[in-house]
Amino acid sequence: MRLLVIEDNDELAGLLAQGLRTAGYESDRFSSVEDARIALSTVSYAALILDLGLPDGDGLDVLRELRRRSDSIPVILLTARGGLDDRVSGLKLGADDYLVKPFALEELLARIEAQLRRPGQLLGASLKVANLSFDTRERRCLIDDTPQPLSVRETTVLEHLMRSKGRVVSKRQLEDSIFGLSEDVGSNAIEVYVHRLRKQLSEKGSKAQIHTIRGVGYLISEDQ
Amino acid sequence: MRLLVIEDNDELAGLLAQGLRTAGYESDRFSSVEDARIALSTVSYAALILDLGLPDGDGLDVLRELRRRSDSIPVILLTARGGLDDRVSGLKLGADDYLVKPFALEELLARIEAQLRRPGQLLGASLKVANLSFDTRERRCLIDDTPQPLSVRETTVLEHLMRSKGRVVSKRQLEDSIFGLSEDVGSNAIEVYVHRLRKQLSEKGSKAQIHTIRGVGYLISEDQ
DNA sequence: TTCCAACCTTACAGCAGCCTTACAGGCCTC
DNA sequence: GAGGCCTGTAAGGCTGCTGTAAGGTTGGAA
Repeated sequence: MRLLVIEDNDELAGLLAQGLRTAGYESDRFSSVEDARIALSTVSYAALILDLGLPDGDGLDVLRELRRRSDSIPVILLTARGGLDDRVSGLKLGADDYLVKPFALEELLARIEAQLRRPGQLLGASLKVANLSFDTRERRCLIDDTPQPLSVRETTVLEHLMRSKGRVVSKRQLEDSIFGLSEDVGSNAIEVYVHRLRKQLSEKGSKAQIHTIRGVGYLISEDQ
Repeated sequence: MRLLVIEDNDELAGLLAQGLRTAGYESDRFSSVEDARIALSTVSYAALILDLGLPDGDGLDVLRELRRRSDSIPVILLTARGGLDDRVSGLKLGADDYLVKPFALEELLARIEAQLRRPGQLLGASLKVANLSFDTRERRCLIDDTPQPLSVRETTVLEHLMRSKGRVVSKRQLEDSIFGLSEDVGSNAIEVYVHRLRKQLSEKGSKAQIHTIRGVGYLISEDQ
């Protein structure tokens, strides 16, 4: 699950990146309104963490644009102490929550989780395909209710497929969810991950299968 | 178990630190509202001991903020004789107990223990994984009901893992619970403690095992 | 059938994360 | 002060993950 962090303070951004990663989120971080726009229009993020005091413009403009085009991505604002006006206008414009600096990393994580748990959002009950299930809270895979060890990449791919149960996921989408904008992929990495994941799952007795839809992408479903 | 002490009198603070340490608690101490905020937002403490007469603001504000964000950390107020109003407003704001200065160290310890023993708090029945159990009251580890000598650090790590039985504990969380804010860790200390703990446990016939979840943290569970 | 693109499979090097060991300093006890 | 234990640091080794590349296989179009 990939989050977008817009924050111009390098130190804070570093801490956030680390904390988010430990909590199992991947993130891209940019420090300007301009980059935020580009990122949002390129990759599909699970949530946006938006600092309001940016050098090249008003973060609220980003929020306003998102909502104008009916993008309901959860947005959590970071505001400096006392920026009451910002908070109020932020919430009016459709922000979902806000935190006043300084804040506890754990609190941010709790707020993110709360947002992702909203109906239609990304954290919820466990996803299930045949005897394979994925616990979105703990971010782990279970076969017949036994937890299975998977690498970080394998877990990410599986999560994406399970969230899109019944729909085809393109290779491009998988690339975006794994690498975001930060890195390039110059290889068949996704194919390799899918291969490794298939191997793990079949070795461990999963009855769910990852099908290839040639020219389109991958699809997870029960057997056959 | 780590406590946060907010007290601006150096002498008293020194005595408290010493007394708490002797009683088996670790503590961080700060002397201003500002530092209190930062500490609370960075580390997860078992309880807060809060003096109300601080130089840079009202300690009650700290308490108010905690409760507003539904943080139920036990808070024990220290008030000067006659500060009746403070006590009343403190309790109204959600403080759990208070002591009037001067007070006996032993009384403070008793109050702390009482708070930690509340349902849902940190002192309680023993935690058990296979033939390994941890008595949170006495703060010691038992294998097949035989007490085992462990060093302070080893005990802290084990306690944290046992309290999070079934969940993964990140290295970062372990660092926070051991070092708090007072020290830095510039090494692989946690890895070393885990290693020492594993050695102790296996030598003494524990059937509980500490598993490594690469890139995530550690997890204690039965065997396998 | 032939050919090409898409995908699968395997192998491998680099690397980060973790384990293990050794050691020096601090503290406590005797 | 001698000895012992605990603590934190450092260094080196090991393991498994990751991304890349290369070659094989499959499916579909012409």
